[in-house]
Amino acid sequence: MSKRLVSLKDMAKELGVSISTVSRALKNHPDISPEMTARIQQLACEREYSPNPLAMGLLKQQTKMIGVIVPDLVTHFYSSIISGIESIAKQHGYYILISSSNESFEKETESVQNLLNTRVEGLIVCLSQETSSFEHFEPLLRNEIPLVFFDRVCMTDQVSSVVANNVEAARSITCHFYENGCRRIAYIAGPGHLNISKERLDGYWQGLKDCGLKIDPDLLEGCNLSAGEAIKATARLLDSGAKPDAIFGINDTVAFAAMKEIKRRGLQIPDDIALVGFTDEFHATVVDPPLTSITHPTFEMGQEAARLFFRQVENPGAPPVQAILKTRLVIRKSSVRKD
Amino acid sequence: MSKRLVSLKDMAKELGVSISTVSRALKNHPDISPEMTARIQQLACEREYSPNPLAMGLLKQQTKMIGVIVPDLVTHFYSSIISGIESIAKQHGYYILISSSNESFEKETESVQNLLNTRVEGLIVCLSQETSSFEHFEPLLRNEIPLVFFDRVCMTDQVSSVVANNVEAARSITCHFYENGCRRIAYIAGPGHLNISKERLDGYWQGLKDCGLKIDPDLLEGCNLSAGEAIKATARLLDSGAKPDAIFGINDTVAFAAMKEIKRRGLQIPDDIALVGFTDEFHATVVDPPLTSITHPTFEMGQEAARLFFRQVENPGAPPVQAILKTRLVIRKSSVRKD
DNA sequence: TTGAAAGCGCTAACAG
DNA sequence: CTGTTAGCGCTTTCAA
Repeated sequence: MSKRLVSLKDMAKELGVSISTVSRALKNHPDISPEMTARIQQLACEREYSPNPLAMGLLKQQTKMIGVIVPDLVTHFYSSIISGIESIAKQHGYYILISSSNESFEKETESVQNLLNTRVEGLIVCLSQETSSFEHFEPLLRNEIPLVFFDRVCMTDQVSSVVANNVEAARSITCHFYENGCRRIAYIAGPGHLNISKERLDGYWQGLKDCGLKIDPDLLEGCNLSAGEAIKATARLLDSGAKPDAIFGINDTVAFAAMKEIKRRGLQIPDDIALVGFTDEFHATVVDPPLTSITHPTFEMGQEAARLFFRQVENPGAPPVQAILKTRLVIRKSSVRKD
Repeated sequence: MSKRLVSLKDMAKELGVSISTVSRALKNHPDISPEMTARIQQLACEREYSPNPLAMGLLKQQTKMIGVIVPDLVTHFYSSIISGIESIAKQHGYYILISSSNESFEKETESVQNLLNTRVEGLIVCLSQETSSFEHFEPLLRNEIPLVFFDRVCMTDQVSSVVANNVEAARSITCHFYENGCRRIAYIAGPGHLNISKERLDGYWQGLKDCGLKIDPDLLEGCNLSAGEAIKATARLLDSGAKPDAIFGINDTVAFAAMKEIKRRGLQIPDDIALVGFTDEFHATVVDPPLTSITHPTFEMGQEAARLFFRQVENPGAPPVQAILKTRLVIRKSSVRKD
């Protein structure tokens, strides 16, 4: 194990003064004589003293740590959000402890427990796709432990959250398809209990209505947000008699999986099937054809979540709020037909 | 702020016994009578007691935290490695504290400082691309604080590390190009001080030699690993008189940037320019044409780094080792010419 | 079988 | 101006 770093006690002994004198001198307390202060600060500098956060945490009952739970760590969407959270956390002198639920309810529950046991000061969470009951967050509410949800949220009447303007975004996608000549617009949704799934479905329906199109249940498919399932959902759409000429995928994974399956069948994007995703900037430009999509402001989503978190830290009684972030429909080749 | 969780003291008072009795009962210490033990454990369960890691940490001088520094958080490569680290850390009951250097030497130095100040028990690090001096790691060496490097490494005679078999991998790429009829094989390298850059350059040269090709300095370009610079490097290659018919990009970012630039110019991949990257599984299949590449076992790289870390924790005096992970050349369309 | 006390590193109220 | 003391939550001798 590593050698112990220098402590106040060590320095006090070395200088033949008391611990509290050293402590005060390091904070430039006016009570301490300038000479004493100088001597102590000099020594601290030489010895590379840095206060022990464990001791401070124990004393002040705060760890300066935020627990962050995400469905996975390996997609750009979440890592970018985490970056956003971190940037704000750092400004406040906080660290983040990241935990991945791997889209599993059980692991999410475990993570909540573990992080609380670690004495993080609160949690910033995106629900796993399996999560449809929320008792594991009750202890946080009961004890007024700061909690913020982002993207996939719940209990918004009690907990602050950050989401995209899902309804409007999905509506605009549908209309965009229509304007490009598509009439049989399909939607591949996610688990029905997730807000993102419900809201985007709502927007999809509104869009159909706005464009004077009928709702055709055959054009609605669901999947569990894994690439494999998304491919199957796409296959079902293409195999059924539904004959879609456009597909809107609920998120990154689904959109890319759909693209793969469409291409595998030798169908042309956008001419046979137009495709739009719901994703963030990075991926969409790499694929071919470049993917039209709703781009999430992911970094900002993370920042906003962190800001709401600190709002609660600083203002414990504050009522929950929901921040709705504007998204942007970025039109690329996957949805634009030549004529 | 959140209400305090229950402490041993609280429970001791409630039961009218001493703190040490409670402490012992919870550990099933044989000294405590079975009835007492049962009563105490029952109460602990009801009150959802969990030991305060700050107190434990202070007492035992260990935080059960590992600091991890990566060049960025938003690429699949690093997030996947982090997942690997986390999986092993979890098994040991450790948490990881992640810090991103954003490829900046200054931020890396800062992160080392900050993490040490947080009293992590050690560091697992991938150097930023700017890092060419290493004094900021000296304090770790001096104090025998566990340290492991991965991918971009340094001081391998003093510090354990995990790397890919860069030389052999790069050699095999070059030969693969040759077998596909390419004769003017270019390499876009990274900063010369990075081991990954040097080793892959070595392998590239070895491959040229093995195939009986001459080294042509015009076919060697460098960049700083950012997408923008990589595009410029590609442009220089294509604009110069070098006339490459194959490009090997040192990593993900570079390979994708090269692909973009090649396509932008209306050149065909692989027929005009064959392309191979050095990346991990995920991205390569999404792009078009699918990218031939050396796939890193990223998750395993993280796991191995963590294992080496715990080797040091458990065995402080152990000499440094280097784990060299096998990579795999996965051949896809971007490098295979029809005839 | 249980309790008292010291100590991990630090702050702050209280003395001197 | 500086020192003493108590206490944050816990483990671990040492006493009883």
